[in-house]
Amino acid sequence: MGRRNLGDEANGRATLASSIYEQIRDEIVTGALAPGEKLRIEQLKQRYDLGTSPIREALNRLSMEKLVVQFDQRGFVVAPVSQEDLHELTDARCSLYGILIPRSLEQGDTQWEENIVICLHRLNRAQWLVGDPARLNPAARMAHRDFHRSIIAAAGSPPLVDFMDTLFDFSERYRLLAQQNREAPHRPTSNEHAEMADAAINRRTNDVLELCQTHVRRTAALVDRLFEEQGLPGSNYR
Amino acid sequence: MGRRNLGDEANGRATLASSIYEQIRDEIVTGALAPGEKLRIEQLKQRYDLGTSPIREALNRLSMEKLVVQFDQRGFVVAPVSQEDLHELTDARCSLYGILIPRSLEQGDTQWEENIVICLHRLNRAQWLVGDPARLNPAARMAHRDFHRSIIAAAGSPPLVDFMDTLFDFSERYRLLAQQNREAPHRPTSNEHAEMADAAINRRTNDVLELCQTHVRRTAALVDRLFEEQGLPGSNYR
DNA sequence: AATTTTGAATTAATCGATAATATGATTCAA
DNA sequence: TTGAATCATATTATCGATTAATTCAAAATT
Repeated sequence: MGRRNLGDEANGRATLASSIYEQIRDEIVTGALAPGEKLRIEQLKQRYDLGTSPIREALNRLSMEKLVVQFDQRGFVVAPVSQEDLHELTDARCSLYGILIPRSLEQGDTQWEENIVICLHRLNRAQWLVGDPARLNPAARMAHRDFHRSIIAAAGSPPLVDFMDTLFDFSERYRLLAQQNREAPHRPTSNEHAEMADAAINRRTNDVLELCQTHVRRTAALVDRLFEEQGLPGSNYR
Repeated sequence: MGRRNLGDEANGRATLASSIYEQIRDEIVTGALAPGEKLRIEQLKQRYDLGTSPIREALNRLSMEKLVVQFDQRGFVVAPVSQEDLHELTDARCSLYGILIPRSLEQGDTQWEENIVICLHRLNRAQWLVGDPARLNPAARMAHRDFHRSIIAAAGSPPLVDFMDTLFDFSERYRLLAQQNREAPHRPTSNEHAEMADAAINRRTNDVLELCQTHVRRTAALVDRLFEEQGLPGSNYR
């Protein structure tokens, strides 16, 4: 609580605004910041030992991403969650898979195949390194996302592929929120990923589509059930 | 040029950041701010008679929207354009129509139908009020967007419908950029819109899909040709 | 000539303070 | 009691100044 700048992580030299953006984003996605929670500027300033500007810039970015809701003159709030929203999200992802998977398998070349293999390997390693793949370890979460992206990467439609990435993070948020209060976190069977990779590389379009959509829908159903049992997180904010 | 605050436009009471966000966004979409143009904070401060905060917040928002590109420590630039980008954009829109139109026509109820009729009417009126529908008059541009959204509004997938809206604005930007140096701007034949509305309300799914995709592709091709002839705007920025 | 170094000028990022607005409790009137 | 009005407090939004980083050109070096 007295250091300064640091910056330059993956990037050459990040601004404080970019660093804090990443951090807050991560805390929202992992549920460290609860849905509906008020984000008071003064509080955040103290918590992260920063001035107003970088924090407000970060929150402005997050509000465009819909991870934060901004009310003019009344500040910022962590985006709420709802079962309806989860459903719409799931639905959108499945629809987009319907477009992107056939295209990607059709256009994918050798490099695309090899990238899938690498991403699968990294995902498995990451899972091996720490107990739970996606919950605690940020690197593992990234590996998970990279793997899913690698499948559709050859679809050649950056707008849609990027959008899928966004939706992935949103789903991830729901997953992590749901299992937050749980002992045994839901662990994606590595088997399932291996099957996806295999089916993709061997151009079994229908199988890949089926696997991905099922994967997405099953996880969503699980989350939905947990919410049903435990109630929605963040219902305790005004 | 010494007024202050004003704020509250459409909204109850907007912040300066929100107002300037809207304004800069509009200037980028209409081409008043050219692709690749450097957005110097100091310059913008003077131009709009504002302090740093609202302007930086606006630019941070725009960078998440990809209308502006941010380089950490090196400021902001109006997002560049390219024929490749236009093509990807067009492609993505057509794909999404493939999902959204069938769904919307299937689920659309009476209210949905009536909304289409109203949007069509407003679009026609807006065109009648000023010479060119979409180029100069912001209200007409909005009417145009509203009409296109009204067709797919009943698809029931807010993430995808919102995303379509974003893509619409991007296409609009290309269209406006291309005709910027032109005497006779491309005017969407109001006929075409009437046909769309009719086909949608009468649930002729294939016709609507065909009309929308053709509409999008034809405009894109036109823009593409103009770029080919005139060169890409914004090639004169470093 | 090409590259590196240096340093002034420019520009970006950030801070701390102020102004504007909202919130919530309290009083007052009905 | 209810509801409006008032005021004190908390919070947000904005500004102006400071600090940090980049750029660019001139000088020095190879």
